[in-house]
Amino acid sequence: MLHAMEVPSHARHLLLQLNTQRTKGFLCDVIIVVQNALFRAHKNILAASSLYLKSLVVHDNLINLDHEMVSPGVFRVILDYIYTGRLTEGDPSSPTEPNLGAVLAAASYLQLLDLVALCKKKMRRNGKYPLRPTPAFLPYGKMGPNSLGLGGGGRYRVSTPVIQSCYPGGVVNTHTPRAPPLEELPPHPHATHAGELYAPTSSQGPQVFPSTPSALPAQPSLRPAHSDRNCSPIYGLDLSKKSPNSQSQNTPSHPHLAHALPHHDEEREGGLSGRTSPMPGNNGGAYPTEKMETADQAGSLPPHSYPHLNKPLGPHLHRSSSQGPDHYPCPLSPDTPTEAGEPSREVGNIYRWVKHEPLSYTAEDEEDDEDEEERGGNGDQNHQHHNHHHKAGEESDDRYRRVGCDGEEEKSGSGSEGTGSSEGRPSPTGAMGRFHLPYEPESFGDNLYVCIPCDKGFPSSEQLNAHVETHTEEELYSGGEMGSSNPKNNSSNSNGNGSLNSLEGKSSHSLTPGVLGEIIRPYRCNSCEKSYKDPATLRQHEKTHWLTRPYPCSICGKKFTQRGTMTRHMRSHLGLKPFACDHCGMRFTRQYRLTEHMRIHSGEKPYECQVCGGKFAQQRNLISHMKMHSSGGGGGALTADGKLKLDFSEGIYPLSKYAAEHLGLKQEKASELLAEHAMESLFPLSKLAAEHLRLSHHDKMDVLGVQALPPPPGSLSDFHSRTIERYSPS
DNA sequence: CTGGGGAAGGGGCCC
DNA sequence: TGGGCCCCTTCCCCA
Repeated sequence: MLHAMEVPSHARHLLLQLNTQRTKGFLCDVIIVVQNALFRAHKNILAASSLYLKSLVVHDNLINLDHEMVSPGVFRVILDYIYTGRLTEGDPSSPTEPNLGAVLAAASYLQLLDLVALCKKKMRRNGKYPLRPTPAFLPYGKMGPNSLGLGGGGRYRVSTPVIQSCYPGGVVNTHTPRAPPLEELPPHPHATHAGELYAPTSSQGPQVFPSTPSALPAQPSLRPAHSDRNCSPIYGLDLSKKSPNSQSQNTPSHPHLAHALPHHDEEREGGLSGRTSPMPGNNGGAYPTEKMETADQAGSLPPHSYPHLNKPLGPHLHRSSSQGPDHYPCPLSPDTPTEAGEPSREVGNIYRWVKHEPLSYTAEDEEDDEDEEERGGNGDQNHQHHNHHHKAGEESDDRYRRVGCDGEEEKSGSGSEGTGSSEGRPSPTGAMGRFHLPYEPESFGDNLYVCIPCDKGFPSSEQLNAHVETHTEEELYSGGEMGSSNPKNNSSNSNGNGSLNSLEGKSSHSLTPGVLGEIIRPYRCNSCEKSYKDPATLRQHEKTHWLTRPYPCSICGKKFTQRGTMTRHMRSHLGLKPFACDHCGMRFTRQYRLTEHMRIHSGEKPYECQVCGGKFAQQRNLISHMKMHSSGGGGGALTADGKLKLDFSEGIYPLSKYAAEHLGLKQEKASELLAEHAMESLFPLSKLAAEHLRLSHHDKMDVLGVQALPPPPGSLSDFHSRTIERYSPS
């Protein structure tokens, strides 16, 4: 008969691991939104801690808690408690620390019975437990879980604990100009804490500007004074971009832009908080969470009470001194420059939250890794990046990864697009496959913290860190080429067939004349006929062929082939619109949009319909317009104003985008060809295009001496290039 | 009611 | 990594 044996520290170690994973966002599968803060956590843990939380997490991955009942700071304490079993009571004299009463109220609200008992016990001990609790202390004083309508799936007002569906089907749509109910908008995560992100507090949601010009106030001055603060950079991942053409003028009217400037950080906090915060004793440099700490303050402050929340993170991050780094151990993200002021572990974590570490790992993700390995040769990129990150990395990048107790490796994000699919994900095959390291987690025994370059294991992250310090960059370049050779050489070998390697290894003049074009775009995709000038672009392109996409959105799970696209997508979730129009204050997520928008004010309509002469400020609208002409099928007649009316129905525009791409030309270039030949006849290009298709695009470019000059917008050639594919057979 | 134009949001992709 | 552009799509307004 077996006698049950218990390892006394098992539970503790398990909790420790879980908490560590939480702070790193590792395997986190739920985001809890508390006012302007986002917390990552594990559903299982939350569900095991509270029936209420269990009911919340069971169906949704993005949970919005009532910030009037739970402030971000309080929830941080609570989350710490859940993961550690310890209640860290802040300094009672500190206005920035959550008080026990607030924690008690929140714990009651969240049905954390043990924590309620603990709070009461502590308060009794401190002589603070009220015989007749104030409403703020009353469990479910505002609305308890029993009154929440926990059916899930629905959307609730902010005044109730909100569950926001976050996966397709329940995706919060922040981009529609129709202005969704603002409370549905997820807040901006502005991180100040490991696993915790912060957004500008806004009871109205992050986007208060009407999205359509028609809904805009006539004058910018009519805009809500605080509205501009709602579009602020995300902490941790600089999702913000300054609006170049509005930066100077926007300082007063768009202080968020100023927040994006690092030097504004401290001054603005004091200044703006003094100007806008109704909260007495608002210490300018306080940790955002902590400003909202007390129960009576929580939820009662207008969004602009925390202008400092608008500070960008990344290099500009300010982290709270109240956060113990040892309490939240997390490696620096390599993306977080340590020399940029305050080195912040949180920065790295937070950055990774959006950038590197997907919340959920799927089989598909694993396939990504395998795909990458199959393509081979990407390890070189890792090396390059590792060198790059070495200084910043404290504990884990790909080189210095910790092998989790469960045998999974954990690694913080690093690398680039080239390593994309592996980023932030546990990849059992990753280390072996990419670096050809002969280790299995088990082989290290207790030395679970492994230095990838030298293959040494260490029993603790501290020892690994100390060891890592002994590596020099030179070492990493010269000696750290395990499994992959010269990073430069290998960087191109992304398709695994070696062809690129061979190409790259040669100087261009060693190529045969027959592949002259490949000098220009020597990196061909194996899956299609596209070719690129550099291997990185090829790798980027190759991802478009993958069945799985390596960059999932942490909020909605949507996956992208490029991190930049995902980051951009995140902005839409967070309502971050850094580009502001000077004229009307309209804000955009992209510079290009602003440029486009500015044409409205300038009256510029560079896109002209060559059929009817109609002019458009947006090229896409011209294209739309041309469709109209196409559907009309009017034939090559003249319009009333004498312009040629084209016949789109007879294959006049056979040079599709596909063809142009096969030619290795941008459409503008292709349109140049069109324009050239239009000298002879207006539209003789069907044959020409066919000929082009039979020729190497490089050859063709060479033969034709194509210049890269794009046609002026609205020109005939421009029109050709931008519209022909719509009418082409392809 | 319908179609067209204006404007904007978002994703894909290349540089 | 971000910028820029292309494309699709949607919504609103208006004739």
